[in-house]
Amino acid sequence: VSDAGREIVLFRIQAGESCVLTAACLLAGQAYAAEGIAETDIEAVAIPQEVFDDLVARAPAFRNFVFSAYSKRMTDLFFLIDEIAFQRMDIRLAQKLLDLSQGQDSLRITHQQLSVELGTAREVVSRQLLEFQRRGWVAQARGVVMILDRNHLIHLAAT
Amino acid sequence: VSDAGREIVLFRIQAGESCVLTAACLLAGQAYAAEGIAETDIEAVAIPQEVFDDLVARAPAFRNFVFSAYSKRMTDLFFLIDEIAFQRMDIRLAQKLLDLSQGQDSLRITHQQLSVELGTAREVVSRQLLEFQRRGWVAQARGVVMILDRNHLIHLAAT
DNA sequence: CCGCTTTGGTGACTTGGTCACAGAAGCCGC
DNA sequence: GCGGCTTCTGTGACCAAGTCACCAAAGCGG
Repeated sequence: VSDAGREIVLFRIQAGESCVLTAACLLAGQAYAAEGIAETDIEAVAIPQEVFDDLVARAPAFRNFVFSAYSKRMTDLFFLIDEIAFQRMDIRLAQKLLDLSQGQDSLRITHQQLSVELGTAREVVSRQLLEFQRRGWVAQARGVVMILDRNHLIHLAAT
Repeated sequence: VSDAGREIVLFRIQAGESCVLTAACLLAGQAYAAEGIAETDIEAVAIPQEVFDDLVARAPAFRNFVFSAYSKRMTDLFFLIDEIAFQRMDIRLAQKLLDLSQGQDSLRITHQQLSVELGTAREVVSRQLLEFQRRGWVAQARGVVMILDRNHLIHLAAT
């Protein structure tokens, strides 16, 4: 969340993954002003620092898991920076729609939520979706985006 | 470096710091398309993976160093994302000038280099610097920016 | 059915990025 | 010292994105 109230999604954590971040920041004593949101019901495991230290020291598999998690997160952030800094909004929106739809033709999401996904303003998303709609690529209802022409979206996303 | 050739500086490594990145990406087998540039003469130490593993397992101090490095890098990237996504260019430029000048009144840097620091276009930097010049905050010569009114820059940067 | 909240649409305007080009300042070999 | 190159900076036109201030429509709760 920015000072002005705008937001951006930094990354998602899936089942079996680790939010190395908390551990990292605790270890280094750094504060970061991001918030975590559980989008589904979750079951999480918190590891005390001593146990973490012990596991890192003694279990190569755990060590590898931790470093892989860090690395994945880091490269994801690089990718995100590239997108924010250099990619056009229409392309990023098309990618995000395809990504979130998971192959489904209908996607329950508001313009506001999409704007947070992309770190842009709601109006920008509204305008881009209208343009997609004019081209017949998507249809909209309140809180729903329907993908009518996946191929054209894929083509744009690949630009 | 983006597909279109635009660039952005992700972070700097100072003496005594670690570029955990290489290690991380090797460990996780992830490729990332970033380049490292030595801005000064440097002496670097490359650690074979076995030695790294061994040190992480046996030396708590080394382990702490590594995790701190990761954490620092990660929070830095968060900060960078916040800046790119949400901050105005004039403010970021003022901050960068103050940051790079290190208290000196004269700074040897081209507009092109500044644009890479900020991940923007050269023209944008040129225009902003002209505006700063019109306000009497800086003076320019070929490849040089002179800071005339540090206080106003600091005031803008703090906005 | 009536208000209230959420969501989406829109126009005017500012800022930032792109493109195309021109002029000025250094550099290099002669 | 003098041309010819390259690098650096300035500029105008235009497009894309973000901001601001609204309004209208859709749902929701009593």
